[in-house]
Amino acid sequence: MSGFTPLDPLLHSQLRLAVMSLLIGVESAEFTFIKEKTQATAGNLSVQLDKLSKAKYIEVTKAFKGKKPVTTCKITKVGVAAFETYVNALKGYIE
Amino acid sequence: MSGFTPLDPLLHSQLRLAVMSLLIGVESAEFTFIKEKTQATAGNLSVQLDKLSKAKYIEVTKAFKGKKPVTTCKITKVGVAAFETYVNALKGYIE
DNA sequence: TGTTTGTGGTTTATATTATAAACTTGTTTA
DNA sequence: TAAACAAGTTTATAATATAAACCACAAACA
Repeated sequence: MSGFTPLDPLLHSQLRLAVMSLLIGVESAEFTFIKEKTQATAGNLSVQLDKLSKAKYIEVTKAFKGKKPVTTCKITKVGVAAFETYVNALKGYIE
Repeated sequence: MSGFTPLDPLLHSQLRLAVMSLLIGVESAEFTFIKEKTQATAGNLSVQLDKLSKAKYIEVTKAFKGKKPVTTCKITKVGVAAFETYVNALKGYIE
């Protein structure tokens, strides 16, 4: 039906999509875990997490585990909704 | 299973994906038809068709219909295969 | 007690991309 | 014949993705 619904550019990015895909399945995840799973470089991941965070798609909290800094990410309700919308739009492209 | 399979950057683009999605369902399609269906500007479409063409994902032929130039596009076997691979990879992100 | 190695990131620079604006070529219409 | 139109292409710009370079701190040497 409806032609081609625009795809949320924030989600239509390989790394950000992988991050969201990962986060949607867990309570929360640490930076290093996400980095490993997505095979991203730290710099790239840092930038993309920032974008998702600024869009309120995820919540990022910084803390210390012993003496080591730990960055933890959690998908928000807004993020879940955006992801679902994106997936539905995408289905219009790939049947 | 398998982490996140890389997504063919040539297909991971809203407009090129829409074009491929369109072409996969028809024998062939004219430039103006694709333009209308995708709501793209002519310039953007021209550029993206060129990229798909250079990758041999589509075949572009120029002819005349009466006195008007007509550009016709047709997906190739390579294109169909790439599209299918892309869709499968994508499923790893959205399922 | 330096100094070097490792961890956990961030900032910055660069190369690529997507996109629209401006242009071209030819045709039809007023 | 000039103006508007059709069908694209070329070029300029803004946005993006990405990696390289960097920073702060801790632990392990020497």
